[in-house]
Amino acid sequence: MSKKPQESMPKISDAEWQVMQVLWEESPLSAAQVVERIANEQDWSPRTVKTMLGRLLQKEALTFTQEGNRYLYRPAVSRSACLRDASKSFLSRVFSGDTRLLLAHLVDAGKLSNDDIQTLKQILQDKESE
Amino acid sequence: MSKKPQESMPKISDAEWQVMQVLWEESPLSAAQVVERIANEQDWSPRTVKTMLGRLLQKEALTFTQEGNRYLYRPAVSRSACLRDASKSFLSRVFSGDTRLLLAHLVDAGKLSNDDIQTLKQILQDKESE
DNA sequence: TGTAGTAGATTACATACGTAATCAATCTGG
DNA sequence: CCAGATTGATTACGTATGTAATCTACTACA
Repeated sequence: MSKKPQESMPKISDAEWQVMQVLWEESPLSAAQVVERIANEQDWSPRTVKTMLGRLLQKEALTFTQEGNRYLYRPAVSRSACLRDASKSFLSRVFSGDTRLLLAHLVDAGKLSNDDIQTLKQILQDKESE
Repeated sequence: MSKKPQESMPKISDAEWQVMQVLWEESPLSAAQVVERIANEQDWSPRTVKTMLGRLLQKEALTFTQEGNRYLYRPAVSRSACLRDASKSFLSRVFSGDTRLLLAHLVDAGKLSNDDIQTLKQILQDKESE
């Protein structure tokens, strides 16, 4: 039940996140399928998506299994680990690692709807009675 | 009392954030003073800090007033605007813009101490009775 | 069976970034 | 008054990134 070391998270760039999101959502997928899914969100050339896939393989953020002449891609790093990692570096970069500062900012900047606030209170309630 | 358009936030890189943080903390400062403050946190060559200052001027994230042969630097963009901007792009990049997802993650990933949770509940309480 | 389309691999290329070093002008201590 | 220190400006340079195009091998239809 211990957290896997996960060696060292590969650094995933902005554009690459898009691709990872797709594959965390559903995998394995062929390149063509990823291109298709991406098309809903971004206006990238299929070439560009291929490049991303290639780079993510290099970074070992993805793995593949060959199926005929094409690859089926799937995440090699968990979404939650990446979220953790990204949140941590964002927090330390922008909010000097102060989580409360971030939360205060979110609330303050009106990022939270009333619904969000209710949800959050619920989350906290649950958390409190861990 | 309307929020200034702030044209378009300059994109501030990781390393540049360090410099901005210093100047938001205290300004105006000479390059030497910034170097000094930075030294507490990072182990950068003074040259590197100068480069950052130069780039931030170009990006118009900083302004300066000349004082003798040196510049006194000061932020040209507000910290809160940059926080807003950075939070927004982080949220959309990593959490698909879903604030609640981020919050759930923060709480869940144990980023919040009990104190944090108390503080947060307080913040929410206050917010609720706006 | 040959030719066009497709897949992955390799190459391209401008800009950003991290990390400085060098240069020209200026200030300052002796 | 001059030499060294200091300042901002310019240049450097390898890697990352966004955004593709080209090359090569293979597959699938006519």
